[in-house]
Amino acid sequence: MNFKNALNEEQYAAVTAPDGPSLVIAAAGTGKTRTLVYRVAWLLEQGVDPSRILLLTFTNKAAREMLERARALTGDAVSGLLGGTFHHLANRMLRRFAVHVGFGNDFTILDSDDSKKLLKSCADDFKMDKKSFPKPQVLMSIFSVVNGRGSDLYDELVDRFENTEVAYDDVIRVHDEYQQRKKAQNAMDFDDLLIYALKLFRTSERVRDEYQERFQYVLVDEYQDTNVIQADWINYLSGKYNNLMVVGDDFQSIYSWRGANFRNFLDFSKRYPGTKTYKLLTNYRSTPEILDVANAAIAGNPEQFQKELRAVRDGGVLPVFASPRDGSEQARFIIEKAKDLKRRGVDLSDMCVLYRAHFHAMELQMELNRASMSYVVTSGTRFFEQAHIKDVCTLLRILVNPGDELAFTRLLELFPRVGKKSSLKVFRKLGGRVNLQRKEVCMQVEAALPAGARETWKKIEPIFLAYREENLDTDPGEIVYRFNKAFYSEYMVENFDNAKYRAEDVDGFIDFTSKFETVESFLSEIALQTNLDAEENNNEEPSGTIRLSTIHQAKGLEFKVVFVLFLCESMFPGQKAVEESGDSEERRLFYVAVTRAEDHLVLCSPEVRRQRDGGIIRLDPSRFIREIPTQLLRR
DNA sequence: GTTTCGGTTCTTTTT
DNA sequence: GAACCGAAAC
Repeated sequence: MNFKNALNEEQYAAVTAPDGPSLVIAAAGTGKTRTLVYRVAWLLEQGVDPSRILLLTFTNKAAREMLERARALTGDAVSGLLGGTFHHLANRMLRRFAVHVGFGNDFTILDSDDSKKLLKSCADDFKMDKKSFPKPQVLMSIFSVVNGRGSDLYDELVDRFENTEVAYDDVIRVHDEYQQRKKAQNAMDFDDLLIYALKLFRTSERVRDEYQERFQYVLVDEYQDTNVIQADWINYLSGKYNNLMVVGDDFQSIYSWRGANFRNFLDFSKRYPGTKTYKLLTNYRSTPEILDVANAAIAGNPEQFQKELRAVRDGGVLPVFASPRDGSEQARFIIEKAKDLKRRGVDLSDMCVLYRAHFHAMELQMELNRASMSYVVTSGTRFFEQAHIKDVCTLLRILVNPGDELAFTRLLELFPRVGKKSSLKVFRKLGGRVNLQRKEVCMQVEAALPAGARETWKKIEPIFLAYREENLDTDPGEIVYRFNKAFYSEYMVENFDNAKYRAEDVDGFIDFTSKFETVESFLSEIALQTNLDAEENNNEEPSGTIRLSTIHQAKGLEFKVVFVLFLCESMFPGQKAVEESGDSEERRLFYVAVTRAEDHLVLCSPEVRRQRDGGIIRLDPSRFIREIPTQLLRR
C-alpha cells in the first residue's frame, strides 16, 4: 500500500509514528478518522497481529465506521482487531471476571431509565421529603460527574446545593442505598461498567497481565472526552508495551458535563514522557469563509492548544446570519432556503439543521410537516429505551438474572391492579431472587399476586417453563415473540393510543433479535447500543430527506449545508450550562456546529420566542454571533 | 393502603 | 411525550 500517496504530510507522520506514546491533535475536518484507519493498516503492514490492536471510541457509530473503513482498506487482514466503545470493552471483560469485583458474571446492565427508577425507589424507601429532595435525574447527573472526576460526593453536593434546603446527608444515604441495591440485584449502571473494569485492573494481577500482554497497540479516538476513570484505565491497558496513540481535539471537547476532562488531553505529554506530538491542521472539509468564522469563534477560549484551521478549498460564499421574528418564521426561512439550494442542485440529504436541545426544533418539525417535506430526526428518544421495547425484554432479563428487581417489578406492573408497591412486595416476599425456570417458583409468584392479576400470569407462565425445556437461551427472539403473542400485543391495544405503530416496532425488534446467538449477548448489546434506528437510517441515506440533529449527535459528521437554530442568549449558550460551568464549553459546541459545514452555513437568531402559554420572550442574539467580526457574515 | 386517572409542567447534551 | 402531583376509586 502506498501510504505517501494516500495521505498528506501531517497525516503521514502520524500514521507512521514510531512505537511509544503519541498525541495526535486533529482539528475538525482534517482527516482524523482517515489517519486512525491508515494507522491500523500501517501497523498490520508492519506485521502486527490484528488481535493485539485495541481501538477505543466513544460511540458505537464511530467504532463501526472505523472498522468498516479499515476492512475496506485492508480486507480480512483486520479480522480479530478489537474495536468498540469503552463500555463495550468493559462489558466484555466483566462478563468474564465480574466475580473478582463482587458481582455475578450474569449481571444486568441498567440503562439510564432503569437507573433513575432504582434511584427513585431508594429515595422513596427513605421517605425523603418530596419538596426539597432532588429529582432522580439531577442526582444521577451529579453522581455521574463525581464518578467521572473521581471527586468527593459531599464536596460536589455543597458546590451544587449551597444555599438550598437540600440535606446533603440524605442524598448520601440514598446514594449508599443505591449502590447496595445494585449489588443486591447484580446490576451495574453505565458508570459502574467503567468503574469496575478499572477496579478489576487495579486488584487482579492476573487479569491485568493478560490484557496488558494482549494489547501491544492501543489507539484511542476523541481522547479529549475521556474522564479520569477512562484515562486511568487506558493507562493500564497500554501499560506493558506503552504503544499508546491518542487522537483528539481540545476545541471539540463537549462532554465535561459527564465528567470528561480535556486536561487529560492537554497534559498527555506530561503523563507520558517521550510523547511525540503530531498536528493535523489542514482542513479538507470547509470553504475558507466557513473556517474564518470557526477560527474567530473559538479564538477567545481559555486553556487550549492554540491552532488555526488551514483551508485548502477554493473560496465559496459568505456564511449567512439571519434574525427572523420568531421560531415559526425561522422555520419557514430555513425551508425556503433549503428549497432554494435544492433548485441549485444540492440534495436535501446533504443538508442538516443543528440545534442545542431537541425541543428547539419543535416549530421546525411542525412547519416541515405542513410543507410536506420529509425529514429525519436523529433520535431524541432512544429506540431501546421506549416503554414497549423495554417491556418485551423483561422476561429475558429475569431469566438471565433472577435477581433483576427492576425487570421483575416492571413485568408485574403490566398486570391489572398491580403497581409499584405490590410488585416490590412480591419480589421481596420471594427473597429477592426469582428463578422462573422452576415450576415451584412460578407457583409462588402466582400465589402472591392479587386475584385479578393471576389470569394474566397464567398466560405467560408457560414461556418461562419452556425456556429451559426447549433450550431457548440461544434464541432471544422466540421468547419475545411468545410473550408478545400471549399477552403483550393485547396489552398495547388496551394501553397505548398508538398501539399499531408500537406493534410494528415490536415486530421489527423481534426480527432484529435473530442476529444474536445468546440471550446474554443480546441483552448487553441492546443496553449499550442505545439507538439502533439511527444506525439504520444512516445506512439508507434517504435522498430528498433533510436531517435534524443536536450538535452533540452530529459530532464527526459533515454536510454541504448546515443551519444552526436559536443562536440566542439563554438558549445557545444555554442558561443552565453557563450558570454551572461558564460559557467556554458552549463555545466549543458552537465551534463543532460551524465546522460541520462544507459549503453553506446559515446561522439563525430569532428575535422572540413564543411559549406554550402564549407568552412572548424577547431574545438577544447569542454572544457567539457578536464575537464574530461582522465582515465575515452576510446579513 | 394502593392504584388509577386526569391534569399540569417542562423539556441539554450521551454510553 | 413522560414525569409528576393530587384526588378519586378500588
